[in-house]
Amino acid sequence: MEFKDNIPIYLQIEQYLYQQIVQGQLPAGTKIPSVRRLAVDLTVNVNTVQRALQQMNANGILITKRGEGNFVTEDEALLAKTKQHLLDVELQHFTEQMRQLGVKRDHLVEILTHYLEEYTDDR
Amino acid sequence: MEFKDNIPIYLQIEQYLYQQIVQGQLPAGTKIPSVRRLAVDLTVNVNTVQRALQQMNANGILITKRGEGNFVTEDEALLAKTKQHLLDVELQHFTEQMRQLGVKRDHLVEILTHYLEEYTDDR
DNA sequence: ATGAGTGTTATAGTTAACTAGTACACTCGG
DNA sequence: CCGAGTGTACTAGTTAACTATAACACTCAT
Repeated sequence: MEFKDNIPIYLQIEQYLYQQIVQGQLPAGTKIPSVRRLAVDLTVNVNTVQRALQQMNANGILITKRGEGNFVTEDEALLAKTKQHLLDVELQHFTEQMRQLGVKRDHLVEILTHYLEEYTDDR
Repeated sequence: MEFKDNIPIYLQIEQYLYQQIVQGQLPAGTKIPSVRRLAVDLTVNVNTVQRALQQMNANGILITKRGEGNFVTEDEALLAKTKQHLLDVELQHFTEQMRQLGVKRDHLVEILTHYLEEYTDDR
């Protein structure tokens, strides 16, 4: 995994895990890879992984069982709420950025549609 | 001006200036505030302002006249291209993030529309 | 020429992010 | 019980971002 510069790695790891979870690659109740495993896979230090997990743990999205590992919560309501929150954050960020670039709300959908048409390709 | 944590100040300043320019608050050819003025206004060090300007200068969007100040380029084509680029960056980032959250392209417009309706308020 | 206003550069110090390495504590299957 | 696998914690060191401060160089109006 390559990381963008200018944004802390531990936040990118956190985001990566959130994505894995809301997308279902890491379903509710599953054990996520160990911190050492993640550290190797992400070519990152154990401490950095740990830091990424702390926030998620505090949020209740991850349950830590000492000596066993970290598990995705089985609280489906929390998972749904989390996903919605992640979507809202992106939507809020996007609309705010576009506003600051001088795009009126009325034009937002139009611009997005146009963009999507223009880049019909992969991604 | 308040800065977000977790993202370098000089980048936020750069972004701020880009926005001022593409929105027309800083029209083509105008002199932007001096580095010392900006440093005070943004409650930031001169060096940090300097760093923010360097990239914009390299991009040709700002013209530096030693002893006089920094001026917005008069190259309208470059300005237009820059604005389009900023929009594209946001659009690309948004669609990519939504994709990673499991949102299909077909649903993107729908979700955005729904979001805009839900938050009819200010901002 | 001088002074005010400008960009430029350099030094030194602080802090947050990250790494490397080590050690400790817990759980579970054998 | 023991060893492998796990999370946790601590120390030490590096680097990038940022600050504070100062000095230098240029331009222009007076």
